[in-house]
Amino acid sequence: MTARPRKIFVTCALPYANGSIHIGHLLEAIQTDIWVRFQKVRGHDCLYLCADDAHGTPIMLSADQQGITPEQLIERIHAEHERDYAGFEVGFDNFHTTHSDENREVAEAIYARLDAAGHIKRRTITQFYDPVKQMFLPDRFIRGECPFCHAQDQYGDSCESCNRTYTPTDLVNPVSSISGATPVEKESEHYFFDLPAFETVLHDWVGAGHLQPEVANKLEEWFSAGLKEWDISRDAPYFGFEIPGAPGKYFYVWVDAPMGYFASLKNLLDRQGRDVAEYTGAGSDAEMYHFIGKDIMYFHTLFWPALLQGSGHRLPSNVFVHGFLTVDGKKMSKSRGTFINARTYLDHLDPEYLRYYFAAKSGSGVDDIDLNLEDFRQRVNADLVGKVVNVASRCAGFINKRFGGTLAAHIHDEALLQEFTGAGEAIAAAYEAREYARAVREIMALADKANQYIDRHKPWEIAREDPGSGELQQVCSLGLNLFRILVIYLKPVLPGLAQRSEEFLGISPQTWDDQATPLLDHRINKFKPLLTRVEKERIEAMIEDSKESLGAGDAAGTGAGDDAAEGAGAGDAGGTTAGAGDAGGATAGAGDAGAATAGAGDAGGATAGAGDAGGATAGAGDADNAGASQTGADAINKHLADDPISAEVSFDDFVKIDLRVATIARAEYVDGADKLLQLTLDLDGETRNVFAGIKSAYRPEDLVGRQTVMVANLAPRKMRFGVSEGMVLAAGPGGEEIFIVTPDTGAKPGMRVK
RNA sequence: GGCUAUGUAGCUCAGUCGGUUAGAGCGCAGCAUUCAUAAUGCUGAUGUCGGUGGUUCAAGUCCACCCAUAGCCA
Repeated sequence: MTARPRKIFVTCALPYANGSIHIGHLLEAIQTDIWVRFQKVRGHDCLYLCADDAHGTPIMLSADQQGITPEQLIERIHAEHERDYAGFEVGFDNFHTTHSDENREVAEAIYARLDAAGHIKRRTITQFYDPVKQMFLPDRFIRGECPFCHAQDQYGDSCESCNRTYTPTDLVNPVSSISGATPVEKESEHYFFDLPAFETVLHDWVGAGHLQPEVANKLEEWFSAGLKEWDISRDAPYFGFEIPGAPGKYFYVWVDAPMGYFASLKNLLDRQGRDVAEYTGAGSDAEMYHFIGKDIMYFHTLFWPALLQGSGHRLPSNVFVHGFLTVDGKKMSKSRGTFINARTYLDHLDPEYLRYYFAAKSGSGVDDIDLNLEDFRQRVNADLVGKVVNVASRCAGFINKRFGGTLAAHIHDEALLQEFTGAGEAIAAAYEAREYARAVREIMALADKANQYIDRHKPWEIAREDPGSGELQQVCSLGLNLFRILVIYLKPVLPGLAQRSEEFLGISPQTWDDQATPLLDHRINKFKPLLTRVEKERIEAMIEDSKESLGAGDAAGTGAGDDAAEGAGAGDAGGTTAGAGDAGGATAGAGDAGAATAGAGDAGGATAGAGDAGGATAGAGDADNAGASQTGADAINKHLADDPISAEVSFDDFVKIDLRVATIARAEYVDGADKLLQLTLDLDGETRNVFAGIKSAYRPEDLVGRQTVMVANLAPRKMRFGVSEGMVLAAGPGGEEIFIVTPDTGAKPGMRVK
């Protein structure tokens, strides 16, 4: 059945290195993993590659906000991503990063060939520029009034309210969402990739007929609309690779993101002393597949193949596009607790439940997939525990107790066994075609047959009448053999269950073809529950936890360092930060439709999540445009949006900050300072001189005698007007909106705040 | 706004080229059973196939429009 081993290279979309992995990402990673594991168990040479998408404006700003370098940020996220994928048994052969030497090499090599072939054009364009932050603004970082419907606070590229698209310069009263400044138009030379030159090649590639029909339809629409040149450069400051020979110009994140597939492969093959060209070269005999979400088709079916063609590489064998994930019929939502991070899930539930459920609902189309939590529980319990594992459970006892754990040497019902082994090819065909739901349906139909068989022969009755009966041994032995076949068929989906079952049966790791060889006169081990039921309470607890991770931010404020565990929370709620939303949407996050309008806006910046469920798709990482409509935005308020919650800190870090109640003993203007007031703070005897930037909101005479809270152990800082020995706590965006913190009545100067 | 998809029992889905009475699993009801992680087996009820109109001897299936949902508009 398994003829000549195929040589296959598979990728899933790269998660953006700006936030945590969530169940949307996992839908894609698991669908891909199932396909890869299927190929491997069938004996093919299949490599599964992924990487973090680590470049772009959102990451740069996010790191900036957290007070760390982009390198530090992406390193931290990389470790978290790797751990979370592994937790779901996603078996990457390599998980690399686009911010790597390999990727720089790949990007520069491809660019050099494109440029030499005349596929790169240079042109000066006008763009919005933030005069305060001194940087060009991606569309998603500009907000203003929609030129069509006049909804307030819309993104620079499209309106959440009326859904129309436009350019940032069309906005009424545009504002930079980074600094709040009014952006100015400024010229800059940009580099463009000549996509239209590849129309014929791309059209042929699409016409070859291997793409999904829905995808081909969408591409036809794009072709008829006409391909346009693609702006592939961004001006400094930008976190990415500088374009060779173009100081201050960087590759747009979407240029080097798909190249990360090659870089990850190269990183792996270099270690094995092999040449990446055997997979990527124009004459490669390997198959190459990309699994992606439907939101990033343009990049993978047009830009990427064109870049490959133009630089003398092979084209993808296919691009498998999937839909998005919804939870209980709606986009993932933080307020509903359905924006579930990978880590939060793992804190409560077995990853194989989710793998099975996703498999049971995945087809080869681009339809969205709904995680219906009640259906999830019932389905997993009924199918896996009630049907599959139950087959082993109801046979094992007899074999172990009555026959010393030894299986019969004879097949009790040859025809039934034949039926099971004979189903293998149809199931394999379903896996191969990514029709996992069909594969699962057929496997479960077999499981029903196994249970019916046991029911028909009633081993418990034979045992009562004739405890040592050969028939009893044969019936239960066949039951276990049927179970073994079911588990082999499920192995791509449930590697963990397969491994535990192999241990129970006392057999080596099984391949697909092993299903044809029954276990006869074979010694098995004691049976232990292989999989436990999904408890309703566990699901509820997970949802609760997901809700909490949104609030994690405030918690931090109140000093609750407790649930440090929810790193995840930090990740998305705050962590994701600014750009994320926009950007990336790319990565997706979930947005809560409801909140969309208002929230969306804000979300923009913030948060995270904006995006949609689909995040699944991940990969993107697009700083400016791509993420566009992804925003959904959750019901996150404006302040969180404008000023996302910082990276999580440990309790130990928190207690390092010594906050004290202080009385403002003196307050006065500072000669020559626009924003500062000089305060003398009394900490019960000890006084501190502090310069506070609150002049725009307070008059000195209104402050004297008031209590506030200060950071008492901040390193003294020398300023133009003297040494400042601490900081006063205050909230607000600035200007007249600054509010100093005041303790409740009764607090005494010098008391520690904790 | 334009485009590409999706909409079938309470839930999740399958329905090929238009062709008897529209299917499965779960859930539900009844019965049986007690080997098994309250698991299993048998029987049964449940649908204006999103809506309206059209083509046809015949429409879940084809066409038009509308509604809802998702994505894309680089």
